[in-house]
Amino acid sequence: MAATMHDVAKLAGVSIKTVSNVVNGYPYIRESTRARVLAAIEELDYQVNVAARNLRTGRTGIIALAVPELSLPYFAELADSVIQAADAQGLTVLIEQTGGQRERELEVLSGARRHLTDGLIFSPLALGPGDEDLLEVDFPMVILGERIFHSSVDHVTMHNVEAARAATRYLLELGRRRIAVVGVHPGEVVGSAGLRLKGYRQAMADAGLEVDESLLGEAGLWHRATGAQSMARLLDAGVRPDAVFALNDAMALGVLHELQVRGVRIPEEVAVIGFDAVDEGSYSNPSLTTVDPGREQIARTAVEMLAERVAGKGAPHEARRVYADFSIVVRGSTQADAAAHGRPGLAEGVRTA
Amino acid sequence: MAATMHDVAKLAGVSIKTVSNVVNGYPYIRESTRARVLAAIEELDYQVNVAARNLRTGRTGIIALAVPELSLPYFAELADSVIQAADAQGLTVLIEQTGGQRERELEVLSGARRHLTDGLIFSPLALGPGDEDLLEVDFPMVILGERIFHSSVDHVTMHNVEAARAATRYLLELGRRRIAVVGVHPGEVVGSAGLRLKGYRQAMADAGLEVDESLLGEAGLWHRATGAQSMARLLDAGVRPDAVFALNDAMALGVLHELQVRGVRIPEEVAVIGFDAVDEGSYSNPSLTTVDPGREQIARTAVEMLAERVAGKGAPHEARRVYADFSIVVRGSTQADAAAHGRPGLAEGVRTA
DNA sequence: TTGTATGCGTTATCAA
DNA sequence: TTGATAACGCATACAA
Repeated sequence: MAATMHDVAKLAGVSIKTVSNVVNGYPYIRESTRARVLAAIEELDYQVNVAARNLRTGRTGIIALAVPELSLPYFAELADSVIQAADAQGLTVLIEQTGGQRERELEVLSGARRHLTDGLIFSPLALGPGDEDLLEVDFPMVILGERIFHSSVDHVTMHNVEAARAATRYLLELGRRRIAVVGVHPGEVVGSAGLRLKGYRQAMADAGLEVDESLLGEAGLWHRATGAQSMARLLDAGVRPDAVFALNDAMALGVLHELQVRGVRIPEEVAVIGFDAVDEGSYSNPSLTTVDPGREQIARTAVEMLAERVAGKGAPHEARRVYADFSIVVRGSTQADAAAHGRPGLAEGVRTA
Repeated sequence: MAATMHDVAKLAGVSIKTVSNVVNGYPYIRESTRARVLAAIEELDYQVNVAARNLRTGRTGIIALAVPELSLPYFAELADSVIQAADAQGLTVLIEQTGGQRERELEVLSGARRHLTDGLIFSPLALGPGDEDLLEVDFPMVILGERIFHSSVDHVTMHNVEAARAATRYLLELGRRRIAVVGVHPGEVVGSAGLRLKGYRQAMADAGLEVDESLLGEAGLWHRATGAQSMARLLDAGVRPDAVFALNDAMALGVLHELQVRGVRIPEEVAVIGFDAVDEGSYSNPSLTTVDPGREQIARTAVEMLAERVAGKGAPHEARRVYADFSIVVRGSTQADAAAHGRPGLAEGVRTA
């Protein structure tokens, strides 16, 4: 059916190797030869057979991106950024949804699909401390986040502790004192939940304030629904915060919703801040103050690091750890006037780390 | 480095063919032989080389999904559903972002990446009438939406006209008369914009009402920002609607935002309905009444149809056209009491088509 | 029920 | 600057 290099070679009256050279931009080819080959390619509508090339070179040009789920806006936007960054490097992205399930995360590391790809950008949720050995993989990998560290694997992460501390400090500066936290994972130390809570505690300590543990609301999965539920439980338990730090934007939006259903005025009675800076937050009502963790930068850095690893296959460099910059985006959920001036994006205040 | 079938065969003391048979589940193998082979596979930690298999079989087990962009929640959720449906069929999904650009959409149809995949689920935005010939492709494809029709290609679409008509009728039944539309593409006939506007016009005609053209707000890309802008333009032009039909949820959320920035009460002064039923809409404030176009069903159907085509390669069946069911999800942006009872999802009304 | 031999379409090695 | 030829790892006639 489709034309092969052979066909092109025959038509152009050259050897198959010459066709290959032309296709791959090998420089030492007589202009007339190249022209003849290109004409033949054009005429036969020839396209390289990627499968054959893959077999021969051992590379596929595909990288995998493993995230919990695309229906969470943060990961959808992350995937968007990763795909664009990969495009810039001539790479294609295969997205794996793990659902945050341990089994599926393990499959990503060792499953058959692994062989379809040259490398992996992995955002784990279930794997954690104790699983370091599983990261001893023999293919290029970059890990997103701080759940697991292993000396031989590259990491790209955000300043979770610092950013959460800044977010909390910001609320304190607004005069808020009873700051609830939504999305806590009790006992966790290494994940986003643990680190962000740590930042919160630090900021409270910095201000000389005691942490009221009844203000900490649990939520396993960080969805809109769980944020709303966690907020509801706190309120039902009689807790009366004057601010809420939701550990991600999805939950923050759920919190906004729950508070408003109950007639609580935001930000007058309760100020709300989220984490992630998803686009959705600039259009909520009120618009959502949040921490911008540098998603773009994270995606770009991860892809570039991975591409380097893929290219330099053999060479075992030292593993690197990169932290993206963060900033606080002030909007209506913490300062009424920040949203009053018109369209979002215009009146927003940005406080850089 | 990695073990091959050869290695396994040698270790198990059988031929390479036998190993292949075991791996591919060929039934006529003596139990003892199979056991020996499996043991060898285990010992060598053998995994098939997908590239080689692809080359040999001409199949990759990958299907492509081409959408405008993942950061639009509808497409992120669609991708989520498609990936899950594909998993169920043992297929992997490669996502292409076209950005709605004609050039990139063409690339999806003919680019080199095409050869990485067995088929394509394509949601075009730029391609349209006049491009039918481009759909004369020689690989399995399923098209989402109604922008282009071609007799030889499968389509999975939603009841755009009918659903839009039902949405408008619903607003009319609420007693609204000056219903603005946001997201209009002037002159368009075949795309979602054209079809949904058509449904609107039909409903107005059904009710014996004249359409006030000044109520139609344009918006090229259907983002939150463009929805807000379109609404702002209408209001700035002095238009005073008592309801807004935003042609998708993203714009509806922008509309909600813009109205609230201007102090308009929803739904008392202006009722708002969207289209898509993205998760985000159940947590906005007020929660968003919308049309559920049957995303799950669309994804599942598309994957199944594509899988059939891929399997039945040669056999040229008749092209099919499938319409998903729709329903109207009533929430707070049109009926104040729909959102008042507590958590979203509980008090929602659902009107089925 | 199992083995042998051939080729899928490329790229890489080497020689010319 | 170009050509002949050998892999890459697997699946599949065909034979046994």
